Amino acid sequence: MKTAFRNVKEDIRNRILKGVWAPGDLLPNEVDLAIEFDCARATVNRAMRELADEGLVERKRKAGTRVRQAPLRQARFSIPIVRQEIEARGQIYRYALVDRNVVETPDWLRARLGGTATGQVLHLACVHFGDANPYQFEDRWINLAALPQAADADFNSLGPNEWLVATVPFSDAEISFSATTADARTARHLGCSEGDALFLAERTTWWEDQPITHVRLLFQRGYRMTTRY
Amino acid sequence: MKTAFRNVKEDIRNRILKGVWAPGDLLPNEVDLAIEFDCARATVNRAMRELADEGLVERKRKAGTRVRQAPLRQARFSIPIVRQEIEARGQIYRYALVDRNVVETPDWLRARLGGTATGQVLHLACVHFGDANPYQFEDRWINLAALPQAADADFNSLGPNEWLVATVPFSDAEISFSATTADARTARHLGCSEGDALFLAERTTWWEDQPITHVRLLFQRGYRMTTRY
DNA sequence: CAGTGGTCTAGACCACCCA
DNA sequence: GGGTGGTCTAGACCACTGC
Repeated sequence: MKTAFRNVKEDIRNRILKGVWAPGDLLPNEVDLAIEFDCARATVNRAMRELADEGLVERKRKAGTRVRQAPLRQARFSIPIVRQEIEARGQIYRYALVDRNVVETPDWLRARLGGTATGQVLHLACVHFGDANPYQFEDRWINLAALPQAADADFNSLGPNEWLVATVPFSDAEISFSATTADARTARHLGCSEGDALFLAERTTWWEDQPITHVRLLFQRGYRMTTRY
Repeated sequence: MKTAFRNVKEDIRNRILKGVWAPGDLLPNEVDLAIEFDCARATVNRAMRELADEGLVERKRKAGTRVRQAPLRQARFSIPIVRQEIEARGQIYRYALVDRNVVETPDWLRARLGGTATGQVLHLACVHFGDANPYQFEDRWINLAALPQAADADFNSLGPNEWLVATVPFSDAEISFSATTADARTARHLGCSEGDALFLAERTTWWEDQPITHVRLLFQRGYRMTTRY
């Protein structure tokens, strides 16, 4: 019972959840709701806009506001930042660089980066530990055409992710999650068996249409990404 | 270049991305920004509030608005709804129930449901096809104490998810993603090999603290969940 | 065309919380 | 205490789009 728009929002949400307004039903328009709740239309608008953002209702000009058929179509996930994840578990974070070389952009990576990628990329492989246990294996490629200074950076003490965050902004990113099988190299670094099912996160970032970096993050067996909504 | 608050928002976002305002910097207050952009304070407020929602800035009363150290901490994912996913791929959706029985709630499930679960659950196993290819294997448990009518429902033609959506609302849900290995039964239903790495989504839903259902969704090999932000 | 949501304004009061 | 963001209002004009 604090702010007006929250009250309106909760009230309407409850009516939908309790079935007063069923999926597909048309809700009263903003003016009528404002009268009912004895508030300004802007207040109703704010409440309804947030409900629409959350996916509970669907709004169209002239057509009005309707309860969605399938409520809640999306959820927010926090993007994993490995150091914070490990420290949040009460473990000591440790990082190790295990490989570093400069190569011509492989074709599959060129396709991922969007075709505009040009020459060489810096390839880094590293392991993130929680206490003494390997937690995540990271395969990263950095576009040297966009970030030539990466060639001179020392990634032995500072992880590539933290270096990148401190060095370059990004305007666009794509992230995807999937399951994959541990190959021999990954199994060795993570201390698991070849063939184990691993959770894989891949992320590509751009700065004004120029590809910056692509990374494959392989999580230790049993990793779960969870959210409540 | 359409609405005022979008212009303000984009302008401020660009200044942050270009480094005019660096992480940790204090931004001008809303009144000053309103003067600069020649608009009402409410317009600036709307723009800033959305930037805060997106995680680009951090706002505190009296302290003002600051650029976040680690920009973009979360992304939104659409919750997979299997029929829509398959039809979006231009394939024909088909569903098959492969198993159905009533059992005492197993301990692991009781733990997942929150301890308040009581007696029996309806266990369903089904496969979702895209054209003729198995796309997803679903293992579902429905709390019969909360939904006794599920025992009489015919899940041969209508999938449990669609039945549930049409029958009962929910107020709370937890979803988690991980990787797992295909067991013999799953491999048989999905037409893959035992031991293949599969993407697993698990979801539990509650209605006013009463557990409704828990489901394990195993996706065909190669499934990827992607988002851009 | 006309109803609905989308946005904007100018002003106001308030809650919070740093100094 | 006082500055900042958080919210609310009453009214207005506009854009979209179903009818």
